[in-house]
Amino acid sequence: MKITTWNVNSLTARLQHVLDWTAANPVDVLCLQELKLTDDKFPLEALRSAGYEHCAVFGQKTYNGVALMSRHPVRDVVKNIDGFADEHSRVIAGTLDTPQGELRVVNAYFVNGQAPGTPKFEYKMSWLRGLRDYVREELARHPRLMLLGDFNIAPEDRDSWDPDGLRETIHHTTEERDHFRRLVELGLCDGFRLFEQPEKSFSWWDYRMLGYQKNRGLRIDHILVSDQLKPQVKGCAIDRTSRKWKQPSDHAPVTVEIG
DNA sequence: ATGACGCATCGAATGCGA
Repeated sequence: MKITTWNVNSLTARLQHVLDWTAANPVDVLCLQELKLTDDKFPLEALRSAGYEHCAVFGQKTYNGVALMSRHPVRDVVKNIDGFADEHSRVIAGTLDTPQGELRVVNAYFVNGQAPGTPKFEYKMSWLRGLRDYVREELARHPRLMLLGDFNIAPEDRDSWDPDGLRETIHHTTEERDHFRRLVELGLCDGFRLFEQPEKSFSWWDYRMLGYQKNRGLRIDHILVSDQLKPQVKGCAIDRTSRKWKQPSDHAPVTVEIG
């Protein structure tokens, strides 16, 4: 089965792209971030017609918002981080029953953080601490787990188009990378790095200054799989095709295949 | 160059993203 994460930067603006992309790539589960809409505006019928009959949505007005869209039933849905009070809609988790057993999917839109030293960066740090505690508990309950979404962290130098010029700037700071590493140390691994990948593989490119055309991007959208799930991971790839379409999201979808 | 580009908000200029 295939599971995809995609920051769509407004589902309203990107609905046709989502429909076109899933028509060409009929993945089992699509995890979306940055819906930028309230639950009542979620285009349930259009996505049902596309085959995603089971949608769990956690939206809000204007900003943030996450959803699980699935061809198979999703149960035990949890919204946001238990024990971490948050005004933003950033996390949605659910359980899928697969032929191999149950699979817990935690879909997250990590805090951007603006710049080190700002209140938003402090919020990012405390949110990341809350997430770590939450994922630790989720892993204890659900050994077959994947944590995926827009992490807003480029974990290594090779995940940035300009690691030296951007050193210690947002997405590249030691603190953010430490948080990424500590998530991995809970018993997860970066699904993308389980396989050979092209050099300069990125998942986000700035709209400005011909960022995509120059491949000035970052790899900030990730799929972490639990150690128990790892032997079943058959592939993981970034698909840049939709980034070339008219009025694209600035993020590309990332897909993992579980066998 | 506190910029560029794109999206959302009610109606224009601003916040926010990364």
